Amino acid sequence: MKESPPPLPPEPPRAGRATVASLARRAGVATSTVSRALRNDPRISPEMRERIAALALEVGYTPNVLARSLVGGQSGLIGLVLGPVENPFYAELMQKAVAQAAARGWRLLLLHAGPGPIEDATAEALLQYRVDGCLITSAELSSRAAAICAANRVPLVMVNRVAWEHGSAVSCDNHAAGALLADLLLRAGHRRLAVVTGNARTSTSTERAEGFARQVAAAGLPAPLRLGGDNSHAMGYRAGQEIAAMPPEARPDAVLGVSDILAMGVMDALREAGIGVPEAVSVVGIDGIGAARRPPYNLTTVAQPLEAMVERGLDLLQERMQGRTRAEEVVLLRGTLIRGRSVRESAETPGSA
Amino acid sequence: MKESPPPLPPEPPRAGRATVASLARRAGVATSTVSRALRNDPRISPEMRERIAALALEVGYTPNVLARSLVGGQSGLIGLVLGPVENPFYAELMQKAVAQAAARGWRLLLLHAGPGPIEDATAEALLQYRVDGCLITSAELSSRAAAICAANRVPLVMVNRVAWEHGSAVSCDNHAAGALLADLLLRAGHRRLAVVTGNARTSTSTERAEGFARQVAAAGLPAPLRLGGDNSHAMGYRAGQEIAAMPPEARPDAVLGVSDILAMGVMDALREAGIGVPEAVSVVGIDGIGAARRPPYNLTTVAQPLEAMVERGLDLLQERMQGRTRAEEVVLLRGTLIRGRSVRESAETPGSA
DNA sequence: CCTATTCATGCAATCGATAGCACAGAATTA
DNA sequence: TAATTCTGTGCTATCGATTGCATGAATAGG
Repeated sequence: MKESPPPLPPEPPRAGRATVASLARRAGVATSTVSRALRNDPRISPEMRERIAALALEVGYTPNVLARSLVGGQSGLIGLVLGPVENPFYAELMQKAVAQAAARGWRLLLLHAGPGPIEDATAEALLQYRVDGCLITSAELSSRAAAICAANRVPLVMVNRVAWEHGSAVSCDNHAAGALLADLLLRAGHRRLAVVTGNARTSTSTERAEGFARQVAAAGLPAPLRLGGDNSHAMGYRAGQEIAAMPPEARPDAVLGVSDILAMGVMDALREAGIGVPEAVSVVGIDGIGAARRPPYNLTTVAQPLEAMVERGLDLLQERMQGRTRAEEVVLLRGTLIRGRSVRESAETPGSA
Repeated sequence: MKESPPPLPPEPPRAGRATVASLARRAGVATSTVSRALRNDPRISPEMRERIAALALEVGYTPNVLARSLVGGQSGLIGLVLGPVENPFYAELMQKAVAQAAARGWRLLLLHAGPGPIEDATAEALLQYRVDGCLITSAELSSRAAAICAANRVPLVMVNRVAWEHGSAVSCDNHAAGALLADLLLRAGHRRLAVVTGNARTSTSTERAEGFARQVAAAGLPAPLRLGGDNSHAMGYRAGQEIAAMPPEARPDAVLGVSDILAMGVMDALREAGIGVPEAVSVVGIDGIGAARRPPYNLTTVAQPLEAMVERGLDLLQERMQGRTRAEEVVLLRGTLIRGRSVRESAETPGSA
């Protein structure tokens, strides 16, 4: 029977966190043994494994991931670049991303959140912390981070935005969503359509508007009135005011806000001007944020499959992190129509997909 | 004139990212020289410094912060624990936190976002990544992370929440905010008051309600009707419905939602029931989120000084990270009254603070 | 009873950056 | 010209964890 390590070197100076070395000293074994024991290496005897595990628990040992990543080459960090969180969509996306990343054993390094371009220092952090991959959801302005990723072979995936140059992407089928809503409105009997767009340089905005417009054109109707130019509630509100100010006979009877917050802004302005939604004007959006589903709005919209988008996004990252593939790909997921009460119910014919 | 380094060892195997070692090889100097040159050590000659800087730029060298932190003991990471982002308040807070942290050269490690308790694995990441400090804003449930921080001497600061046990905190003076609004409503001539509370276990909710109630009591009025119990729009909406269902003569004529989303929910329900806000019932909130300032709501509220709260929070962290102090402290900042149009304008007497 | 294996563990190098100390050669002073 | 002080760099250990290889003991095979 061995006694507990007899001399027990008087626990050298620094009283910081426990390390493999300090554990090894207390156990009277080599650091490599401790390391292997903690990682359940089959070569370590069960007794030793247990003894070390108990010791680790006792002193509250936690591995230093930073040190580990020096050897392993993987930091376990994913860089996250978020758009302006005034739009709840980004907040919801973030929440999903944190949860799903954690489930895969990754942590998110929050590089940027909000409008405005990414500062150089921030973009550099992406490299300094050796992130294993990068998730970009900012509507625009991501180019800088994207370029840096590409130049340094950091796997990059954009969510809710399709890249112009480098990087893979996961997005909702925006074109289809726009078309779907146009269809819905046309069936409800609407003939004078309008679309309120977001930032013209973002794929989301342009594609949605285009899908909408194409369907309207296909129906032989004049091109929808175009308003907007910025993805915010304020912009939608202004557009709504413009619409409200038009003479009733020329006024659109249905409006697509290419994002839910835009649509909400439009609704707010119209109602404030005494124009009923959906009685006088129907309003629809795209995104499916929680706020738009709430009582005063109850917006008819195409919800993005957020959970799935994040999942596929992380899948893409993972594949690229493992070097399985380098080819860039774009994944489009179909959104889900949510019928609220912001569209007039009239001549709409059910059925027929 | 010196030629470019003559032999130039044929750039050994691995073609990964540049390191001090690879730079040193190409420059034909020692790694320590490279390190010092890049950190502008005065002992390095200007020519050498320039030569190395140029080389670093050429090969796109970026220091490996993970490796540096091994030596330096500082990771430059701040753990961030966020509450449910359904409440835009948290999203706004996060946005400020990212920006301000970056300005101080710190990066945020997003540990948790959303409702629900922090998973063990998440909390452990806090230690594994050797965060220099931790910022917690989750209304409740933070206890786990807080305990871990305390046990491991990780500086911890809670923002918008006052701790029960360990950790320092920065918060708005919730009591004062509640009292201020009670005062405002009383002056406006309201006599039948109600308060819709959030989670009873959160300091924010209880303190605000208490400040409100105390002021009401001081005016010699009966205690305000209490509703709520959960900090969400849905809860506010339900409370609003309850209020709307009361017989007019017994119905409160003014309601405080202890948070803006609660107040928004109340407004939505009341208006939907045909009860005008502020004509029939006044509604006020606390937080000052952007959404509540928008047209349909235009909520009268006490805005939390978000920017300042984050700043003071980071200050507290910094002091503790530098070991300047260990004492726990609570900082209260006064909120700002924002007058919207959700309060009836009547007998309100101006002046007098 | 002696030589192959297998098993459990130790040794030492490694990842990338930093910092203390050593050491040439130049500049200064005696 | 010799002694001394700077200057600018190099050498090497260090941070914490991992891993290939070596080593000693126990076991199996002949």
